[in-house]
Amino acid sequence: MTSETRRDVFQAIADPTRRKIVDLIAHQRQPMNLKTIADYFNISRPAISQQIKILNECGLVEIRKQGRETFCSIQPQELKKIAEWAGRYSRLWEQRIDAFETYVTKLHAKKNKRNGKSK
Amino acid sequence: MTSETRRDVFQAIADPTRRKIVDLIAHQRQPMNLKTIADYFNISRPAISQQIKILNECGLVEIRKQGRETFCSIQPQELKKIAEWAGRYSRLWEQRIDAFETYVTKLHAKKNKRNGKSK
DNA sequence: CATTCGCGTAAGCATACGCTTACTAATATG
DNA sequence: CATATTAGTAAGCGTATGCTTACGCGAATG
Repeated sequence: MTSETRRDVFQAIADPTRRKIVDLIAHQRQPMNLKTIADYFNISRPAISQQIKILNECGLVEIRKQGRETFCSIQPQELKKIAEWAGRYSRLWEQRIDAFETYVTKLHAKKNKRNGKSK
Repeated sequence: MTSETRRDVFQAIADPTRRKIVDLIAHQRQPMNLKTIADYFNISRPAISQQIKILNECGLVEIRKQGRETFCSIQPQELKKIAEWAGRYSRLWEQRIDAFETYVTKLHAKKNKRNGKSK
């Protein structure tokens, strides 16, 4: 937790810049080199380089060195994990949108000695 | 960017604790009060309170005050946004998994004067 | 062979983050 | 009415984060 703070995918996409990088790369038909990517942003090239490194370590971006250039492309598998995590709950809850209303009403009705669940 | 750093949904789910809270709440049939939630974790109740506040501000968790208790339940709409963002690209790229291979090969083949795309 | 280009990384810095420990308020409970 | 329970918030602190500038290195270019 001190030196080896391996970021996970969810942390990776938390940063707006990194998400924009993903957006940008994902829309390309061909891999982009780092310079081209950096030109789309107002921040410095090293900053982009660092962000892409993180995205790569998390498995979101694939990197291929070609001569002096670094080509990046999207690796969609990890994005899938995110989609599955978020999609699971949103689907789960679509079926019981009104569960809250029901429960609160019921709770209010008995209101006296419930909560007998201790720990 | 100084005082009003409104977090977005992606930042909200970046923290493992917040994600566990979502996991926990989402699996309940009934809303949980804050104390009950906090008992599932090793960190202090105020810490949980703060995290839930963030989750609420981002629209991931719904809060209802009932007497002295605070009941929490999942609000799946924002999770849907995440699922859509991540799902879009993973689907998009499933169709061209091998686009990279193709491109790199082709690039290597011509290798001389490409990149004439400037900006 | 000198120069340019694309790149990675280190150092430094301001700020954000997540937690803790108080403290206070408001609601149940005896 | 005294006490316990549930909760929100402020203050403080160590660390993580994201950026900058500076530097060095290998690949293209003339």
